[in-house]
Amino acid sequence: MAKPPINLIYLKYFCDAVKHGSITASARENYVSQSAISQGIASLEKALGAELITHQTNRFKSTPEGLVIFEKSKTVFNSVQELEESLIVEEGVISGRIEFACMHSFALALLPQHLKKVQKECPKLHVNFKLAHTDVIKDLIRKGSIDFGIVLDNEDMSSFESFELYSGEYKLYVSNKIKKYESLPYIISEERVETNSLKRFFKKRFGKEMDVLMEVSSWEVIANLTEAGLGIGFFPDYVALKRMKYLKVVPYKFDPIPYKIYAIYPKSKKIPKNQLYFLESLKLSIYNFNN
DNA sequence: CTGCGTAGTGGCTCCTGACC
DNA sequence: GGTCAGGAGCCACTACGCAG
Repeated sequence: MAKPPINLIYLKYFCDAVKHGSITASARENYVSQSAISQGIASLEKALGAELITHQTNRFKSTPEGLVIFEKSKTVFNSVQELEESLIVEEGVISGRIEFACMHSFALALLPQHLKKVQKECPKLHVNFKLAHTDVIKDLIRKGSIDFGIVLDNEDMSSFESFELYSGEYKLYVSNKIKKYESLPYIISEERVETNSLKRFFKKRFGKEMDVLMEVSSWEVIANLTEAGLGIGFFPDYVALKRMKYLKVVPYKFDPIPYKIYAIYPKSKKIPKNQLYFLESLKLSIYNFNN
């Protein structure tokens, strides 16, 4: 009976299992079930005609042959990476295709000027992006539908590798045209950690509950309503960056409510040069925009 | 050549059992 | 309780044969 061909995905399953000393850990890293890893390794053993692990219950151990394959496969994966990058960086020109997803507010506030810059600097780089909430973005990364996601640090990101793009604070803003804002109602997002902090501060400082005009689930919309003079808006400062001609910060002193924006991508993945260029350049764009 | 039905195959999850 | 092996079943994809 003919041997099945060597499947690179299975080779990765096996190498991750050796790296972590566990099939379960490899399953976690590759977002598949433990059984899929077990079957993958079995298929790889069939293809190679050798036992790669000892198959002892509850004890992952690679055989000497398995260790040889593990060491040799490092060269294979390096070659694959080089292969990918040869299409991405051709004679110093950044090219290729990038697929990512980000928050709606981020796309509106910070992407346009950055994409304009990237288009000018790297005309051969094709960028596609989707708009989604954090949980959907995490799902898209797991499924491999996107290369990376851009999210706020208000959820657990420990299962992803992250690249910090920006750190800022939630602040209170009001329209520039309004002189006396003290009696204005507040426009905030729905119940979250940061809105609760703000409510606690307000009660401590003014001895009463906040007068909330409305709770809106989009920071961009809150910023627009604030700009229109409907009330005092509470949102992250990156949303205000391009609006500072029309908005001013309300100078109430309260404990800073910080946040960070991260690009997140799969733990197992080394980020390719074109994506790294895109993210470093994006970080610089935000920094320049802010200063 | 094209469209459709069928069978085979690969890869996955779910589940169970065995073991430490 | 955590881990690994393996069977059952499901789904997607592909190859193949056949009719129009």
